[in-house]
Formats: sequence, C-alpha cells, structure tokens
Amino acid sequence: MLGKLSAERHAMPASPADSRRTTELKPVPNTDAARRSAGRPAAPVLGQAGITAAALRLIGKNGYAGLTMAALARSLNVAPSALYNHVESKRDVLLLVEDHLAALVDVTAFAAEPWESAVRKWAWSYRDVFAEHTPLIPVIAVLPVTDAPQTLAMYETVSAGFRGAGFPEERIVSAIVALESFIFGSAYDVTAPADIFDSGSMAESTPSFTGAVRSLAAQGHEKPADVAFSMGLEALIAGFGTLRA
Amino acid sequence: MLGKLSAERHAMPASPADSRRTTELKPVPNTDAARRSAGRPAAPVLGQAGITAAALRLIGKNGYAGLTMAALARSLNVAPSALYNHVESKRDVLLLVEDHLAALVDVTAFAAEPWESAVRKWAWSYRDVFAEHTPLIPVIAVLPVTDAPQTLAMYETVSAGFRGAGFPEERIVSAIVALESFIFGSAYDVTAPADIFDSGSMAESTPSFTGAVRSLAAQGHEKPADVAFSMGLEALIAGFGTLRA
DNA sequence: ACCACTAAATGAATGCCATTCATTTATTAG
DNA sequence: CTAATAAATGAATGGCATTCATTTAGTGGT
Repeated sequence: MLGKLSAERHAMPASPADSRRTTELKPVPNTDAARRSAGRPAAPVLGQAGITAAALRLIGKNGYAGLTMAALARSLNVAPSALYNHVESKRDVLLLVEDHLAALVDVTAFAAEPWESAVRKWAWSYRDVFAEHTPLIPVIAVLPVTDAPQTLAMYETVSAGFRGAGFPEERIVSAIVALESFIFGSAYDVTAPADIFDSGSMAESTPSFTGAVRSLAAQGHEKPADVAFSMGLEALIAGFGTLRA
Repeated sequence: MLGKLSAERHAMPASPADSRRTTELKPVPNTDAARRSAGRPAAPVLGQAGITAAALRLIGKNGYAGLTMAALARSLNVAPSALYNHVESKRDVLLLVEDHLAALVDVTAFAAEPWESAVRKWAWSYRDVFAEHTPLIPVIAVLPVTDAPQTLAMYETVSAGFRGAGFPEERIVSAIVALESFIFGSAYDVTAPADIFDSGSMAESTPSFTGAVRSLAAQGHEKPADVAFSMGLEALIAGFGTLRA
C-alpha cells in the first residue's frame, strides 16, 4: 500500500548519473494525523530524520563511495530492506541530505546588508557547502523544489532580497539560476587535483595555454579555484547590478 | 604487464559519482613502434577508436543508463572482458567519449572574430555539446588535461584567443575556468524538467519566489535555461572584457 | 480483554553491474 | 618452426539497489 509511486521503476537500472524523473519524497507516515488514526509502533528510531543524520555521518567518514543502503542500514542496526519503509529509493536519501545542506547555506546577509555583499556572502557559502558534496550536484540541478522545503526556503529569502534591491521581477529567477549554475560548476573546481592543468608531454604543442598556466602558478598563493570563483562572481554581481531599478 | 596503474583499484567500489584519481589512459599498444617490435594479431577491429564510436552509438540510442560494459561489448560482438585489453576501466571509456566531444566544440571564431563574439560562440557551443552529456561533467571537471588531447587542444585555441585579445597572462586560466564552471552548471539546467520551480503546496509561504517564477513564465517564449545562460554569459563577457589591455 | 489495523522490521532472493583471471586463439618476426 | 605477444574467451567474484512474503509489536475501539 505504501509506495504507489514506485511503479515503472526498474525499466532501467538508473545509474546514479542519469538522475532524472519527477520525484516526490515518500510521504512520512509519522505525522500527528496518522498518529491519531492508526496504531503506532515502537518508537521513531529510524524515520527520515534519523536516516538523514546517519547518512551525513557516513558521508563524513567515508565519502559518498561509502554511502550504500547496506552501510546505512548497518549504521542504524537495521536490515537494508527496513530503510524502504521510510524512503522510496537511494535517490530519496540523497534528496534528504541535499535539503539538509541547503539549510546550512548562509542567507542572513539578505536581511541586513546591501545587495552586492549579500549576494557575495550567499554565493561563497553556497559554493563551500556543496564543494564537499559534489556528488549531489547532478541530483540538485534537476530537482523539483517541491521535494525540498529547505531549498525552497533558501530561494524565497534570496528572491526576496533581489526584489527588495530593485530587481525587475521577471529577471529574478534567471539571475538566480545563472548564479547557481556558476556556483555548482565552481564547486567541482574546488575538488579538482592541483595538477589538473599539467599539459605533460604536450607542453610544446600548446605554448599559449602552458604559458598561461605557468604564469598563474608563478603569481599565486591563493588557491586557483578561489581566484577563478572570485573573478566570475564579481563579474556576475557587477553585470546583474546594472539591472536594478 | 599492461595496466601497472591498476593496483589499489578496488579498495572502494568507486561509484560513478566520486570520480577522483590521477588517471592515465591505458597506453594503446597498436602504435607503429609496438607494431615493429612485436607480433601483431588479427586486425584492430576493436581498439580505443572503435570503442569510442560504439559507446557514442550506444549513448545516442539509450542514454548513459544504457552504457554498460556488457552492452558495449555486445554491440561490438565481443565478450565484456575483451574490452579490458584496450581500456583499463569504464572511466576510461567515459574519458574517451569526453575527449571526442571536446573536438566538437566550436572554437573557430577565435581565429576570425573579435574576442567578445568568439567567446560567445565558444560558450554556447560548449554548453550545447555537454548538455546532451551531463553525466560526463563530474568526470571532466576533475580530469587532468594530460589524458585528453582534444580537450587540451581546445584550451590552447581559447587561451591563444584571450592572449591575442590583450588579456593579462596571469588571468587567462582563471577566466577560462570561471567561464567553464558557468558552462557546466548551465548544461545541467538545459536538462531540468520544465516544472522544476513549481513550489506546489508551499506556494503561499513563498510569495516572493512564487511571484518571480510566475512572472518569468508570463514573459516568455524563450527557453528559461537559454535566458539564464545568456544573462550570465553576457555579464561574464562584459566583466572580463574590462581586464584587457 | 480481545480484535482489527497498521507501521516497521526481517531475511531471502533477484538481477544488474564492473572487474579479474587462467586459459585459448591467432598472428607475426626471426 | 618457434618464441613472443596482443586479443578474446568464459567462468567466477563481490558489490549493489531493490522486491516481497512474512513476522513483530504496538494502537484504538469494542
């Protein structure tokens, strides 16, 4: 009776990469309403909150490679199949984690500071949070906000900030989407190996690029990913700033 | 004797998401040098080129969910294990595909047009190519360019274009990285479902955001992803343009 | 005190996946 | 003819998410 949404499930094995589908989180049965109208079992030892916390603990210890349904269940002293009473799929677990992280993004500056510095703080915070969780990015990027209340709350605060700063209403969403795209892409950069631009044996055939890479390396103490992020972010802020009334 | 790099391989099952490691493509043994010094078998029916072509055919038909080593082997009338004579892992296959796609990105404008329009054309082309191949993005984003000659060639052309346009050498790489980050993030947007911003039952509690979404929808015939990409790209071009000598 | 109901947990099974390995096949250079 | 070698094979391994029939343990209503 649970999981009516799970039809047409295994038409394709759904590799973690192709995360696409109009999703809806399995409705949590532990509401007060359900509590009144039906028998309640032992205690909500598990539940979506417990699963989220355990998943975060697991990710923190072993990274996303260590986040398997089996490991998750083991860390909760439960059989893997038990998880499916609270969650419809592994993707649901990732969604729960994502929404938890969205709440960690700092949007407080939109209440107190001018638009430019508010956007700046928000963007850096957003990038930093998800740089540690890049495997979630393919999931977030196509995730209907309906399924992620905390994420939606972030959007509300940010768009209110844009509106209050005199942004024309029709362009608020596009501006946020553009910033987010830049942020997600930049989150990957943070995790890239330091030698990513080492052209190796092809150095002689790529003089312009090799020179530019050397020149950047010669410059710098700052982390390359931070330099690029700062440059791009300031350009976006300056460009979008001109749209305000 | 081949594949000395494959030690410490399966310490972790390496989900497609955690693609991290200093990689090197398995050296192709079918070089002229190897041809001279050793016996050569039947014909290069397979080989990295054949595998790449087959992988692209498979992806075109069934998407990345359909790209399994078994399916790839079947499409080449060969046992799955045979692939491992030409490729060290599935990740290698993805690398081959990525590098093939890099050659499809249009960089011709850097030879003939002013910097602004050259960057514009390159960025749109880059986004369009990888919007159809978003599962590759986690791989590319942390991929040492040594392993991807076509990708490296693209960087060379682009950085030469920046240099020729009067860009200060130390900032060329950062500017390209920032643009690329924006492009990768935007590629995901293209694949997002149309209703991604439908706030559903929470519409009343998110008036600012819901209003902004409605206002964008009311505006537009153009695809939302294209509007956001255009806005962000023009801001980046304008901002970076001021850095030129 | 009993019953009907139901959420939660179980354990076994399924089917898919990438990857390994000992062995065989086919080709060529000397 | 022989030694060397790349390529292909088929069977096996271990991991994975997910399903399902079944059991367990609470609850409100009677």
